[in-house]
Amino acid sequence: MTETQTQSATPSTAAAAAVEVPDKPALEGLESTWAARWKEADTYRFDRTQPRENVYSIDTPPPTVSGSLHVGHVFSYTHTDLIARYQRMRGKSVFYPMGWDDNGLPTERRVQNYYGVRCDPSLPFDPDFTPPEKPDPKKQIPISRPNFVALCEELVEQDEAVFESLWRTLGLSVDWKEHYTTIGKKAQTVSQRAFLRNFARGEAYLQDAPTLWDVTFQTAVAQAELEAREYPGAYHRVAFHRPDGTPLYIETTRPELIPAVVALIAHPDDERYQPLFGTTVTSPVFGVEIPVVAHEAAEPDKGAGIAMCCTFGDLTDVQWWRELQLPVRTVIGRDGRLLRETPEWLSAPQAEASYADLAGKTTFSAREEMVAKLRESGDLDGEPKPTQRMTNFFEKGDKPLEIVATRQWYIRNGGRDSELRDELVEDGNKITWVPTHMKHRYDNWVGGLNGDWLISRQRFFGIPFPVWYPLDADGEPDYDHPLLPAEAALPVDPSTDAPEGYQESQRGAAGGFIGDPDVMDTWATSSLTPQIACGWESDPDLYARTFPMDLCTQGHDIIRTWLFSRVVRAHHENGVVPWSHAMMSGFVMDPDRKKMSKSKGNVVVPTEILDKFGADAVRWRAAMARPGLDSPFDEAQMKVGRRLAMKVLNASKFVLGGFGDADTDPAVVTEAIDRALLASLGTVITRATEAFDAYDYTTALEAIEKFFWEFCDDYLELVKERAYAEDGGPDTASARATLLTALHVQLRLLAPFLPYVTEEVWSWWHVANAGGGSVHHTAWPTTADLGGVAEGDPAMLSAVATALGGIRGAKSQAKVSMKTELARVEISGPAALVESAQAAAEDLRKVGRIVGDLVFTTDGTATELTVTAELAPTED
RNA sequence: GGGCGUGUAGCUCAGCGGUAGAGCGCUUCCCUUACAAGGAAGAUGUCGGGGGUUCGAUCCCCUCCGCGCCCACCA
Repeated sequence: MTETQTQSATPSTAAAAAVEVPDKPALEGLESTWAARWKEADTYRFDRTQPRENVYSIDTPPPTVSGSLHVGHVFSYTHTDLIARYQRMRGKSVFYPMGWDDNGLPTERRVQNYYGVRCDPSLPFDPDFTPPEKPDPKKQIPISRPNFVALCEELVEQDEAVFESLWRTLGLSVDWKEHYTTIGKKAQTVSQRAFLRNFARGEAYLQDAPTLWDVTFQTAVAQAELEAREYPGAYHRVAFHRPDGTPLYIETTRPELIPAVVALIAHPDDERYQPLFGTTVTSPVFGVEIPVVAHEAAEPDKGAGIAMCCTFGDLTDVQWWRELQLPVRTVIGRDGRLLRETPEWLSAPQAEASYADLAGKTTFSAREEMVAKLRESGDLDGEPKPTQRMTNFFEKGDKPLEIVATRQWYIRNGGRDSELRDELVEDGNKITWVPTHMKHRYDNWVGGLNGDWLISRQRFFGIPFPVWYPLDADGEPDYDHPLLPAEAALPVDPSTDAPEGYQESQRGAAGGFIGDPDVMDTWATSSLTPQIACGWESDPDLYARTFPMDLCTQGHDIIRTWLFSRVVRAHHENGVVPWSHAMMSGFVMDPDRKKMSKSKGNVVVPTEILDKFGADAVRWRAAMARPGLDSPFDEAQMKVGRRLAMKVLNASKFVLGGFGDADTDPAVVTEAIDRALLASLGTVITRATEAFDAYDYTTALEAIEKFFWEFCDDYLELVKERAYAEDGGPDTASARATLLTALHVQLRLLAPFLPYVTEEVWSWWHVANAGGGSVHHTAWPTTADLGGVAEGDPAMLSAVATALGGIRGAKSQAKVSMKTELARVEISGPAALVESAQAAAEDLRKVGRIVGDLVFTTDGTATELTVTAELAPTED
């Protein structure tokens, strides 16, 4: 606990202030009022004078600003904020920055659509360019990369303002001064610096190898960005020809790749094909000589049991190509079309003629053409058999990925190195996962990696690789000896900056240099959010106070990307795990249990529900979703939260409006039932604190809320008359002190969940020192706040509640008003319960309007209280 | 096919060895000066199926079934 963070919060000092309670408290307007005050007062400022042990440091996912936020985001970010607010009240200086992910493909796409432009890196910069007023989406204007990037930066700034406004309305207790963007200078410098260090240590490397390639975006993609989808295809049974002319049938779903066949492959133990190993066959239509070879990855029961290996149809082809040292025969270009020039291995007249009909076609058209040729040559056996198969797609793409050999940058992530993989699994063990089973996802992913992490993208709006390549006398780049900047020179853009020792005029000239044209994938930057946010190498003082961080929060869908990649980078760079805790949020599903997504049109717009129910209500609903569990969206649930928020205002108005300035010295709490109430509250404090410490905000809320409703429905009703008594003696003072103390504690317990209404009420109470005292800077309650009264008997409360319920029940059964007077009430049951109820006899008499006898009888055989009530005779 | 999670009142979910709980919804009643965007009272369940362990199982074990997610699956 640090005194700088939390003001003293004993009930007696609090109650000394003057109180001003509005006549009609309302939820409307609280967000705008308090969000503005919090901004003005810098309420959620990170106090960077605190030492590391007093700091709680949070890594939040930088939202993609070019996308739109949905209710799932609202829930997930609320979960983070609950923890942030709790830790702040526990006395921590909370480091809670917000980042914007404005880097990368989503922004490019949004800029293209928004301004009606496209990036053409071959064009020169046009300083006078202004985007068209009415963009024509069908005719995108080609502009230079610097112009394009400028538009990205412009649009991103607008989007970020909208996002910040939403987060402020939701009440996220972010310190907005600590914000960063993934395309900003800070992120550029960190990304490039980390890359240079990875390269220097051999963790980053350049390799020319088969790569998963999206033909639409014309960029390489990483394993983590794959999504397997059902895709229609057909098995084609196709004849290759043995030297003696007899056919050898294979089955393929991609006949258009027959020109790229480099081998036929069967399992070494497959007796059907054993005689053929070491021989060759010729391909249909093209007549290219193809070796038949054995490999264990061939599956005898798949297709014909013998596969055609092309460069490259799938990842198995890559494996075969690599392990059997087969040649590369590329026919599919980066645009997804068959190469326009006839490949040299198809130079025989027959082959060349056949290929000419395929050249330049998309894979789809080439397939049709190829099938026609196979039919014609008689090499297609039977009809193609339609099938649904799973195919890899880029998660943002809509065409199946191709595999193309290209030069790309990789970072080692254990995909090709079991020692590193084991270390990264071990890193996962050092993190406390909430919920714990989410670690299986991590282990599963790390264990299933099949290659290193491909970080380069052939795109424009991203952080460039800080790399140039020298050109030899023939103007050919020397990729083995890249030119690198000094760290002090970062950030650099190799497309406009020249490497040290060169002049810009030498760009592209023999003996000169070229810049690496690629940019880093957005995950290569967001994998460094802890380093970016904490000021790695730029603000050592901040870094020492905040890194490694305490918590990362995110959706479980990005464990394999964001979470894992940050573990990788921190492992390489810092030798630690980047945070001690990882808390996963579930998804908000639509009522049909489908994940909400824009394409399904079932997205609920956050601003609408915030307007309709209020931020506190939405936050309450979010808090009811436990970590890692999906929950369906249901407006009815928002109403419940709204009712709670309203109740807080009204109950507070009653307590504070009636006797907000009463003495709260614990010594005046003399009545047994009052002591019981505070004792019960003590157990709630303990329960909620334990739950919060375990990141179980839902259980904390449930305990607090349950108590609050009982406080309102039972206790408050019960002691109302005693508290209001004008000639009040010690029993009245006892009730008033209890009400105020309990309210004071409950407002603080509720503050992380309902920051607006609790702050509003706090302002009534502390109106005398308004401007200084936010409930969000008070200390989280402890049982010490109950002034030693906690030795009361919480069980008494439930006995009295049962008695009260019995009295109400009798009136309800009789269908009369609660004001109706009772002539006689008898409460009977086991001695202990009767005794407990009897302790509140006077309160029961008043609240029940018992004008006659109130009798307590012990019934040794009973296990619970029974209440019998007789109505007073009515006058008419 | 592998992994993880999950199946409890009409709905959303707690409970996890001693034969069931909350909120919503529903029914009935009540304008009671904190609250009618309220309050009170009430009804509602072979705790997915089948085995087993136990004096006793919603809770532990086995098995089957349903649902969800992640991964793998292109011949």
